[in-house]
Amino acid sequence: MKPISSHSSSLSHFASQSNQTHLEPLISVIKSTTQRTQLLQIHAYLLRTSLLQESTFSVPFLNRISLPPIQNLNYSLQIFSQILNPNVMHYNTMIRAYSMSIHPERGFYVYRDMIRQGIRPNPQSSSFVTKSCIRSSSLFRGLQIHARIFRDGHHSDTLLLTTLMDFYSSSGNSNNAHKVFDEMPQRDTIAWNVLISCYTRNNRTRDALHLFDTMQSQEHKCKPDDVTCLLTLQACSNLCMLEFGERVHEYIKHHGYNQSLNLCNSLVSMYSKCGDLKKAYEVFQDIPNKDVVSWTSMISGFASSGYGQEAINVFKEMVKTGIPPDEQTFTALLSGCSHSGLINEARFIFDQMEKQFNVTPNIHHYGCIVDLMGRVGLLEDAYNLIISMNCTPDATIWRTLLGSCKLHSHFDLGERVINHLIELKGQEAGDYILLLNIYHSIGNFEKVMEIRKLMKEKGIQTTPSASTIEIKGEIHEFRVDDTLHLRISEVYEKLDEIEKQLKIGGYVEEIGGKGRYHSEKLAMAFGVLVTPPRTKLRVAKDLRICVDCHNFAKVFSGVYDREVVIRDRMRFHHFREGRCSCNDFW
DNA sequence: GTAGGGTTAG
Repeated sequence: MKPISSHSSSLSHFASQSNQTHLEPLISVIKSTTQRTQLLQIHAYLLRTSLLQESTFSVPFLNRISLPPIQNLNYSLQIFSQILNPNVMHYNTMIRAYSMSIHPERGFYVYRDMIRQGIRPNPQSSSFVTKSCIRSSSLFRGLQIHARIFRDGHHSDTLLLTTLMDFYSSSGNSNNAHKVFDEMPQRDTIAWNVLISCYTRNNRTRDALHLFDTMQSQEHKCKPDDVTCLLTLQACSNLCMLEFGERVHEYIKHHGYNQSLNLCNSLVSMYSKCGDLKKAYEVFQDIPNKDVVSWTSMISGFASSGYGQEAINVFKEMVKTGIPPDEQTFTALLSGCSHSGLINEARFIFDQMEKQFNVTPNIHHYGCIVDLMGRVGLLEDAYNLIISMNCTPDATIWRTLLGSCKLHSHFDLGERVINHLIELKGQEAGDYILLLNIYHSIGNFEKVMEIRKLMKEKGIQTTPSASTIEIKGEIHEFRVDDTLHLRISEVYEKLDEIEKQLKIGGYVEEIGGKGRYHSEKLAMAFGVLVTPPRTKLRVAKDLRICVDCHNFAKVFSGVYDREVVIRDRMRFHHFREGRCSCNDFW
């Protein structure tokens, strides 16, 4: 027998009281305690006095043991089975507990059982069971629940409908999420937030951004909160919309949300991802209580722009401050090394991360090292490293190596790598294009034709790459040899003029591949057309920038005396005075 | 008289 703790005296105090009103302190003890021994004592007491059959006690008790920090589902089930006539609240507690556990689908079973027992679910039951469907990604069950919600007449419960929206959002059905939203009798900020989050998750970023203004309009009069700002900043980052991001920053300052650490961190990330590192660093420095996310965001910001040494310096400062780096910190740091070609630094960090910081290398860390080895031509070593990893290689890491094969025109290894990709069923159009380019560069046109044929057979479509530029808060999109933009003829005229100027300035056009007018050149020409001289141009491109456009941008930044930031699929290129931050080390 | 609920940064 365990010695009786000091709490038991207070328990015997309860026991001596027969009047219910004196039992109220017991409920507050149940709600607040996290001590196992104390809970066991209360359990024994509730059993002895039959108070366990009173839901006033058993519901908070069940909640206490089934939610964090205790979260003992077996214990919950034991208590649940000791309750002779469980009511809807008991069931709800169990559904919620399961929906948060590692067996979320069991929440649905409890819900079904409850209906079989003849107990009518209330909106909360439906809300919890919907969560369990989200967590277990059970599309069909979720649809069943939706149907039942109508049958039960719960179709005007804002909270329940918000959860339902989240269900459609996480199962990739943004149209249905919107439908539920439209049919809600009233919508609060959280409902708007869920819709915004739904759009950002399902690649409808522009729709998401639009909602930030729509919700504030005369018609809806709904005020964005800190979460809205967070989600909106994410959307700005994705679309590279700096001006919009700045507007959200103003809103944040105006509403006093700049005390929120996660908002500050998001701001650092947004400014980094929009290519404004100066602003990112400013916000970063002003954060009083920087956490691991703040530091990592800043490191990642420098890293993705090719300022590897700055990333390392920030990391050193972080260590000095005593904030322990985690997996993602090292991903950012090592990717910084790989973008800047700091192979020795990367090796040292890779070696130290486990020894000094107790972080085991994961596939992303290996990926950076593979990338670095590949760049300097250690292709076989990189291949062997992938094979020897303690985790299974994914499509991304093979694609990294494929990129290096292209760089060094190594078709033999390239073929081996693409076979690994095919094995993983992860091959994309871009992978074949890479392989195709490898053969093209060594002049093996037979193979080029063969791959083209193969792609046709497999029905692999190539989508033309697009570049976007933000002008006065609006996004302008261009594709290769664009014909769709409203002012396209002016843009072509301007581009021809720019090319003439640049050729005088030393730019030599490299003709290769198809498409005379790459989308990034068009976006830049448009930028020149509509902005005053010396305005910084910021272009976002969905694929990687090619050598020719890179040269073009470099010479352009010198001849036209404009800073240019181009974000491609992998990283940022900051062009200034005829040079690029990547120092031609892609 | 009444136990509980939806969105969230690197």
